[in-house]
Amino acid sequence: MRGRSDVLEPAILGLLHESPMHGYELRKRLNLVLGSFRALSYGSLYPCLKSLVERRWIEGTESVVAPHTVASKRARIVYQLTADGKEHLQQVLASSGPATWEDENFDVRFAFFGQTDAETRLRILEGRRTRLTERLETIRQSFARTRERMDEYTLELQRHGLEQVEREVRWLDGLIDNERGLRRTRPAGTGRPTAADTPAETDDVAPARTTEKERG
Amino acid sequence: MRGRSDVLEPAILGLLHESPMHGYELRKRLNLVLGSFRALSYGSLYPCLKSLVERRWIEGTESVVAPHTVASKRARIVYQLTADGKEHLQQVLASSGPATWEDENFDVRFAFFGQTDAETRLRILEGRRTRLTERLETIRQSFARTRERMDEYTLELQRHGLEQVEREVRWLDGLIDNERGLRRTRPAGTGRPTAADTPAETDDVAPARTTEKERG
DNA sequence: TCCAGATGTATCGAGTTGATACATCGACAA
DNA sequence: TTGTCGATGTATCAACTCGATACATCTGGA
Repeated sequence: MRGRSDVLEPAILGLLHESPMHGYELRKRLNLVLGSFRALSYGSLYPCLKSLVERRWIEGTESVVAPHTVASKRARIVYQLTADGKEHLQQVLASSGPATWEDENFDVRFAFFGQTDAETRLRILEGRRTRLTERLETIRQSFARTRERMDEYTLELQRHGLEQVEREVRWLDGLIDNERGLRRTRPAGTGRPTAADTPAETDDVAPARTTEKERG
Repeated sequence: MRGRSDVLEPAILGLLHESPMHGYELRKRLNLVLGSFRALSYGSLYPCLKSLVERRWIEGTESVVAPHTVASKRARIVYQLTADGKEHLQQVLASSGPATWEDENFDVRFAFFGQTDAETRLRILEGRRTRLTERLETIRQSFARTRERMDEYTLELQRHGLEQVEREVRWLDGLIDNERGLRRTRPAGTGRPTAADTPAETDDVAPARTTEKERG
């Protein structure tokens, strides 16, 4: 149960917390929410549902949808959180460790910020920022080291990649600013967390560190 | 040999065309060139090398590196393109079909634009642009359709995703402009393909179409 | 001299993908 | 009525990929 399931699991629990659903719809909603970032196939969805049922975090109810003819019964399994599942979800939503600011997990966690408390939101955003800043440093170094030996297109590709990460950091800056503002001056849930126009020098933000794993 | 190997294969051939290399270095170079976009593990590299050898596109030479002690011999297998391999590579580099402008393949193709002729470069860039434009349309639609039912964070995530794709399109616009300019007015290989400051309305650019596969 | 860390080849289990099978439902036309 | 088409729905499989790791040698520095 390694790998992507660390993403899938919270996503499923999070969606089911909003309302019970069956597999097909779960898939649609997930691809809607995370669509631009990642896809979800049945091959991972159904095994994951199965395993969640086994661990008693969700339970499936065979529900028969009323068709227009009387005799036919169309099986669809509607899943919902159990008490244990709700508790587990709360635990997951409260976590803000290094794992939460990795590429694979961050998006999902962010998508469910609505169910996450302000403290945790801020910690995750700041952790993510640190993570990206580290990557930036790595990229910049290998960029400087090899700029001579590269042809123009490889160079352009790297420049473009660098820019994307830089932009991502600025996006986070805006969100962090907004979270801080929310907490200090406004009643919760007001302003939209749009990236601010002033990038705001927040280089002091540097919680826990993860070490960059071989990327050059 | 489906999936990522469609990426790996051309990448390996492209690198080996520049100079013979052994596995470890191939991996380093690949992660250097494509580092910000994707990673490469041994678990995929070595099987791919093996399969390339079997198809006679590359051949590995057991080379013993002179160590400072006399007795020890350190095995390292240096791979290089065969004549068949070179031919195949040329064929791959000349292709510009729908597959080349998908997410998984585009970066690699772009990284080897230096070995690709101007016509093909332009076709790939334009195809990629069309591809992204289609995706933009899909995202915008599901965005408009569901904007009411979403909480602010999910919305922000989608807005951010949309923006990234939009930016990608503008990047391509700059590159396309540059390619056209190169071909028309400048001797080949001069100007840097930096994204132009004027996005340049090139909406007429619309070669062949691929249909979007379920994303809502 | 010895050790930690880089270099180097190689494999494995666990998990994921994309395709596909199978079946029902709703709508629309002949 | 019947036929067919595309969406809805659950489920599985072979092929493939990842991350970790094993094993060994080389290099630089304390």
